[in-house]
Amino acid sequence: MSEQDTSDRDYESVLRDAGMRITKPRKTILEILAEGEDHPDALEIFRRANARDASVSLSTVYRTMKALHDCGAIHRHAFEGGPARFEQADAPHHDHMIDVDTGEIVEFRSEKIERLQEEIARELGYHIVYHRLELYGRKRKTR
Amino acid sequence: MSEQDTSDRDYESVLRDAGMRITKPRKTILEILAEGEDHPDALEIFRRANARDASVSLSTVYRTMKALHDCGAIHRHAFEGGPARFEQADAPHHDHMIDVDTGEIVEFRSEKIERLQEEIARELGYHIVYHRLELYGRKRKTR
DNA sequence: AATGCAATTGCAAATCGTTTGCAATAACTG
DNA sequence: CAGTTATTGCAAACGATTTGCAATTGCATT
Ligand SMILES: [Mn+2]
Ligand SMILES: [Mn+2]
Ligand SMILES: [Zn+2]
Ligand SMILES: [Zn+2]
Repeated sequence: MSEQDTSDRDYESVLRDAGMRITKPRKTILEILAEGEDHPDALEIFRRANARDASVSLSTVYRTMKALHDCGAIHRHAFEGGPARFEQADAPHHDHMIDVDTGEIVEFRSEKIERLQEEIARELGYHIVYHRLELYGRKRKTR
Repeated sequence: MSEQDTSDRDYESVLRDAGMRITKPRKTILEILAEGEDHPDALEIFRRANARDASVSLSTVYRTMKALHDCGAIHRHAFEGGPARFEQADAPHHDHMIDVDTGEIVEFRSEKIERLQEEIARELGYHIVYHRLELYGRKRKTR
């Protein structure tokens, strides 16, 4: 009966529209994705889901993430090193800066860069389907 | 006795400076990297190396790639989907556009984007250690 | 509410790319 | 050339993810 509900509904209709069933494990996973502010990996999603419904398995997490990705409901990021991380696709597009020391992820968006990318692609005779821009950095000491 | 020789020597001194021995398998692999114009993965490097020296193993390819990467002599790219691909680090920096249909890789470089990245990092209070910019696109039909 | 069937599940085993332990071998040093 | 030590090939281990399968569930129908 709150905003949470709205998000869940959204996700559920995405699944339903794709002809998929709304099962208990999926509901739980969707709940977690809807409220998540971070970029959890499959194992972390599994942990959080499992805390609410002990029957959810890691396989189902993977399968659900794949289904949601195919539906375009989530983004899958393969940052350097670690396992794939996920986030909702409903937020406006942004890219990521990863702190190489702490692993912290900062989101940013540059209209200029987005535009330049399109321009470059056009010059090369392509149109962009999707892209990946990741900045791996370290906190600036010298201010 | 040709330009080839020069490239090989370079690689070898990189290894030597890092206190590594110049072995037959390494020589073969370095030869291949020096003349390669593309972005081969470990298995492809193994195939090419193996054609010249049947004793080279895949493990050694992986180990050599790791050593060269640690020395900063090569770049390792983990493009969407496939295995890691390698290329020499001696060429000037560039980013990649990947044709989602054919897998073809086109190199490009945008001074503007490079500059903007630095700018963004600074605004976020970071300095860039390295970055990854990959455009996944499709050949433009409409010219 | 009971029925039937296809979609979904958990589990274990398989997969892929990559790394590693180990005993045998080859590079370098003197 | 001999001694020390890095490097090798092999096979087995690895981490992340996917898959086969038989049991369970969601859901459209009565
Ligand atoms: Mn994000
Ligand atoms: Mn390149
Ligand atoms: Zn972007
Ligand atoms: Zn760049």
